[in-house]
Amino acid sequence: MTTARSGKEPKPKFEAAAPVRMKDIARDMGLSTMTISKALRNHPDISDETRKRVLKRIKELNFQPNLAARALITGRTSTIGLVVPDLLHPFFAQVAKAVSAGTRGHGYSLIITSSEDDQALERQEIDQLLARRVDVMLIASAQTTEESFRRIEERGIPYILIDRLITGLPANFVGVDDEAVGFLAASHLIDQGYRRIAHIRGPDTSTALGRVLGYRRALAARQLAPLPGHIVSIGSSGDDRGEPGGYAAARKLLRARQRPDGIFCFNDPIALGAMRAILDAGLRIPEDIAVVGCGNVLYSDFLRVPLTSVDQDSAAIGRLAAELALALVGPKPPVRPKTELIEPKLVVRASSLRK
Amino acid sequence: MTTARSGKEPKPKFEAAAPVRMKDIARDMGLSTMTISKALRNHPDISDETRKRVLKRIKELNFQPNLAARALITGRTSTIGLVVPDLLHPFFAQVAKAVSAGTRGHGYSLIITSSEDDQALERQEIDQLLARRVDVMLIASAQTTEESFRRIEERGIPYILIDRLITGLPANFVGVDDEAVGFLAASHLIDQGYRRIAHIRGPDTSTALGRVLGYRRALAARQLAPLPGHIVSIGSSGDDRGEPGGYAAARKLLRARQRPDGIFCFNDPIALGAMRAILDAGLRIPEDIAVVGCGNVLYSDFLRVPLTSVDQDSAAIGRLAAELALALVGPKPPVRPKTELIEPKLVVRASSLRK
DNA sequence: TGCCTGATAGTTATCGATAACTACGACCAA
DNA sequence: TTGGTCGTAGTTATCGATAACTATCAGGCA
Repeated sequence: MTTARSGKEPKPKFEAAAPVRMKDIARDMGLSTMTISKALRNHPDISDETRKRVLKRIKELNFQPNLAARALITGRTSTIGLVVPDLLHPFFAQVAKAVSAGTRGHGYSLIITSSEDDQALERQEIDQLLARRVDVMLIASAQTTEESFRRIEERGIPYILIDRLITGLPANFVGVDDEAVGFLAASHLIDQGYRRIAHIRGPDTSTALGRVLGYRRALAARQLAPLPGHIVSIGSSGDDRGEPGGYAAARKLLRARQRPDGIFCFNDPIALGAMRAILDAGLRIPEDIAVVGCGNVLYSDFLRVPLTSVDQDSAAIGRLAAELALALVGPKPPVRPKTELIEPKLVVRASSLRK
Repeated sequence: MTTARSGKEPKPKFEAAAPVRMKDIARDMGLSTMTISKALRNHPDISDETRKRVLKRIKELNFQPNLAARALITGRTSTIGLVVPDLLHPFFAQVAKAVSAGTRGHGYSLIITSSEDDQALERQEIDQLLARRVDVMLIASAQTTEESFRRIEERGIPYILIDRLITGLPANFVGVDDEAVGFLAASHLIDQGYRRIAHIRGPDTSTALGRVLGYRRALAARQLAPLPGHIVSIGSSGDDRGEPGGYAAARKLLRARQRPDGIFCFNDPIALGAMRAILDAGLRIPEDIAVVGCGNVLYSDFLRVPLTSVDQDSAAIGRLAAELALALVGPKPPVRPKTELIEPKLVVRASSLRK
């Protein structure tokens, strides 16, 4: 770049160089802005030779188009919004990581926000992303109603539900088969000889409901049924859902008229809390009570008692979600909502192995 | 909104409503666009009554300004870029969560990218963020040179280094006092009566160097010194840095001529690997060998042997970084680079408690 | 020769907001 | 009455790119 830039630069501010614009390159090469633009976007309306020359110069000058300007005229921002309930939760961290990896190199930036498992906050975050006109949204939602999603649809922005379904909403979905999760976990406990199998369930999301269903089905398949008080719920405030919530829930189970000899927990942090409660009560795992978690994202092998857990392959969820997202913003997006169900796998460790 | 929108709508596309624009509101209220704009941004050049009327209507119509248009004219995108080495690593996940929480409600969106601890990839991600004209960047960098940062500075974009310093770069920094980390960990082991204290160090970042320094200083303060082969390094490929790397490094230490009786590990995942190696070798923790980790972000209480760890308060790091970032994009940004050093705290658990 | 076609490059208007300036009336002092 | 100031609202140009159209020229064909 040898020619000076047009216009009057107010002050030659020390070291705060304005980025190169198409106009600059155009003047530099004796072409029109349009030609640069066409070259950059592989528009057919230009000769191969010119395109090569322009691209070479673009690389030399390290030119990057102003995405705000492009967004203004095209209406596409080249951004993807991702809403998760908690970035610290290893499951969602892994999903985020995989989505990030899956969209890398496609020219999109990922705006990641956390809802802290709070419905109102999640609606705000979704509104922010709408205001920002993301091209597609990925949401692991804490919502129980479809209202926010109607707003997204009104704007014509495609979105994908991750991990959690919203009943009555025919949306794109990538997640695990939660009924299979519950079935797998409970069946395993029965197979190991446990009979009084309890469940610490999660809050009112499709995920929790599906797992309860699978758990019940597994018991029923062996002519068993949950004993009274053997399904306990985690508090609905976000803070109770992890380890402390698991501790409290397990204590409740230990006081039940018939003490369970196996507990299937909604997720691993809850299982951790449950294990602590059991050990604190002077009981042994798995001799007195077996524990199965879900997620398999913790360092489960290193726990006091290595934890049997249902693996949801969160990396695959993130990867598939990223692929679907790119398809939705691509040239010929699928018209019908697509559902990708991952089959869960059980990873057996000491916490559920009857000797 | 009762009046029809201007211009010719090509087709009244079913349910894909274009968002409301200032122009629409202006026409609707019989005002000019400028008045709406001024009301929205609390410009003084407008009467209180008009402002209230406009804001009321804005809220009714759920108007959200087009940020791309605003960015184009103002040059500010209302976005913050965050680059971390790994979203799955609990330390960085916690930092990301805290940054997200700390910037929430200030009108900024957070673009989070992961470098996978790869220098080239990190440079790419930084370039992406530059292309996107983020207003400020937060980087936990894997770089060893200042080159990328010069590019950021050339653009006049403020940035903050998180956790890891770059030598010779007088930049804003928020992180922990790493020398104190090493000193704290090693001193604790000495206090507990251990004498042959080894260190599994991290790759060549300021963090790792600082901890080595502190570790050496603690030993020297008690007339001790690292024995030959007692400082081993984790491979530099990202994959080796976690648990598997810790396992391999610890095996090396166990084969040393003089076996260590205490190991200070660069971080918790490494400590986990080291613990596994020790237990696999038929040795006991902490009777034969004590282990101290760093990070304190795992569920350390639940491990086979609860792990003593140096707490870096990653939440505070994220919070302070967010505050500083907001200050840097604020009306009167600090001119001199600011350094915020968090004092580490030791959390003692069974893995280092000599009976 | 004259007209059409295809390939390539350029012109113009536009996206939605804001900076900078202008317009206008009310009010006050000289 | 005149001129200046203040408070409020409007006008115009602009940010950097792209969509849609136009211009130009070479070549083919009748």
